[in-house]
Amino acid sequence: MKHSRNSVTSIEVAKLAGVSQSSVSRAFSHEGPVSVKTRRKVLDAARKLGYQPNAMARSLITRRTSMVGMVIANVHNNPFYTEVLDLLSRKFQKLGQKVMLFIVNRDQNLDDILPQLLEYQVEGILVTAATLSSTMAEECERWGRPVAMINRYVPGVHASWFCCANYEGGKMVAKLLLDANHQRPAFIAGSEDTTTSIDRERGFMEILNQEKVEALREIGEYTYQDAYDAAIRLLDRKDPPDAIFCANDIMALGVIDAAKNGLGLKIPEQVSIIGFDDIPMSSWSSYSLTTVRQPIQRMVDASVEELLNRIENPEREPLQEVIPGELVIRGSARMPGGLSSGWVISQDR
Amino acid sequence: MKHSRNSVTSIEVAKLAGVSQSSVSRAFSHEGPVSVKTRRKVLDAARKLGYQPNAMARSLITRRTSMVGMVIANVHNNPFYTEVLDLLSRKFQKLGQKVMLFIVNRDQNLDDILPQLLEYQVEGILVTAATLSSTMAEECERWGRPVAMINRYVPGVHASWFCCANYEGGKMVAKLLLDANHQRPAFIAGSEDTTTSIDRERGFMEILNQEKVEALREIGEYTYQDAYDAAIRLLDRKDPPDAIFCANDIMALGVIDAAKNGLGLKIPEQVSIIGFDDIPMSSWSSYSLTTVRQPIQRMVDASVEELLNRIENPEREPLQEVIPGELVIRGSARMPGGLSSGWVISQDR
DNA sequence: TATGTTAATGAAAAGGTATTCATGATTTTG
DNA sequence: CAAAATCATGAATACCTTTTCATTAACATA
Repeated sequence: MKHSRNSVTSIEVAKLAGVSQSSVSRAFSHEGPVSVKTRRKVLDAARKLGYQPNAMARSLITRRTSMVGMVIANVHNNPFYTEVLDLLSRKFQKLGQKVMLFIVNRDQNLDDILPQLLEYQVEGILVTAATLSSTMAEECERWGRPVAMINRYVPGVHASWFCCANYEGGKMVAKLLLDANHQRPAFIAGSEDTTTSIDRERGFMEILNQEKVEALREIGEYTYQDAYDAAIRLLDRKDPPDAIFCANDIMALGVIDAAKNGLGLKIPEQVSIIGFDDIPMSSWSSYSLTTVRQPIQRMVDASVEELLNRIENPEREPLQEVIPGELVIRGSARMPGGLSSGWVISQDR
Repeated sequence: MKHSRNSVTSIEVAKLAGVSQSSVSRAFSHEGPVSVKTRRKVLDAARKLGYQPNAMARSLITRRTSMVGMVIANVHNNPFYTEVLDLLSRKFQKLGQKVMLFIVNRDQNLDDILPQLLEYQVEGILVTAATLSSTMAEECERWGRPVAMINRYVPGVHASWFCCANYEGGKMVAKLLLDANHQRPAFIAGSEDTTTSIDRERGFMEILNQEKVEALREIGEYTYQDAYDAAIRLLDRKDPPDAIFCANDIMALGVIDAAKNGLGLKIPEQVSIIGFDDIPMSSWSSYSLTTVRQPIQRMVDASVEELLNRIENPEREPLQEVIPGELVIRGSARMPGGLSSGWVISQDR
């Protein structure tokens, strides 16, 4: 037999089971009083007909959808966000939430996808690696749709966010480089308009400025190739840097390839290279990248739990948290002489 | 002002605009006759109230949801599927479909997520890198929910699928290796139960068997680390292989690292290494991996279009297609003497 | 002017469920 | 054994929209 669409309703089940439609509903929603006998009759009939409650109809009356919107950028060119996406999706699933996914460009305006999310009655919105304008965020919150962001924040906006301690991470890197006696550091920025890159650079420069050390600067738009090219420019100078800090790992890998394979330099003897994220490839033996590991699991757990929490308790004030990262020492950067000096060296995962 | 949930309905808009609720509906759905005057009144009122049609209520009456289910595995450990996910998502978006995402494990049983998809009335299901049991697939199709798969097929099942020509790809690799005079090839399989690995191996072995060449074999479960370990085992033998073909690129990268950094071998002089997929990292200078490029864009386009097509025309028979991949010659494998001999050498993208 | 067409509008129904309320059945308690 | 309490059930309603149908207004044609 061939059914057109899923047209089998609770009424048909009720008819077959010889009970009322109400009882069918009660048998499926694990609430309300149902005798074991009717429940069995209902479930039998439902199985025979292939009945499945219609979530649209349910949501109409319960005013709940168990759906959340997920907006994410940079998925294809940064493995870090791939992992975020993966963990987020699984976590939502485990907690019984359906995920409506939107993949966007980093600089894409979200004004056209927000209406879609609201139209479909998502109960909350999680934004990663993309920036929701503050008016848009306020709009969502005002309509009772909490917003949580990972690694992005809008000053003063009424929304939850969870960021890695990017500023402190930048400082850690600068200290490590100075302690190991680097004289001429450089920074390769990601995009100019992302808080992650800005904050990492700010922390980095703060320490360097304190020590009156100047730094070179390039921009890499968060891609391997851009960073590769930027590294060639830097290292081809008459006065090349002896250390390069990149706004993220994928760029650092490009820099390593540029230095090692492109220019035949020894790493870390001739140039130290440090990244940010700790993506899986950073631990591969061809790179062995020293980097700052983002607390990805904690960021994901915290943001999901916060979002669901605020969905249940709309009156609660949004939470914001800066979660520290940890330095992962591998082989791509020269180390301070007595490596005892208080550095946290993390194990590979 | 603070609204609880989005409780503003078309009725309130109608009241404010001084028209009937029907007119509000007509003004929003671009169907039906509405005078420009009422349309303007309605849109004004809607904007004032922040009205947004409720997609759940609409779907109840139109029996359309414009939602598709997307089930995908291996997203975090294989960049190839990250790219598939990205392209799929964007393509669906462009065509006005909302995506309900489920990320699963490769070997995970889909029996528990299928009911969720049906409950939410997705109009079609796209499955990638995960296997839908044939009974489940039939079930979906029988309820009028077309299924399309990428890189996976179930023999005899009534569903659409689009695969890379894995079998032919394996043959291409074997021919290339034999032409370049390799004597002792090895194959590192992915998971034993995936058609991709099986077919690639089958093609590979077919050619070798024709030429009476034996091959070593290992298993790598599709991960960098597993392949790394497998490569060490292979290359530590008294009679090590002089060529290793891996079921996918990410494993091939592990093998390269094992050979080059782990054992200090020269690539391709001492051992040739070939992968399958052509992920972005394969072109990085540390690897320069010779591989078979999957026709990812065509697979994505074809599967999405086919799925939407069958949603519109439920009576249409499902389409299945095997799309050829192309050999991408880089530096990780020794080449035949006169490289003229008819090899297709692809440009990097 | 009278009649026939067309366009715009509103009332009402339908879509599939959860939930409230009232009723009837059953059990517990004094 | 009667009264009270509990439990199970069904009828009816509400959720918010689209769509059909009938009505009215506007307009063109004879």
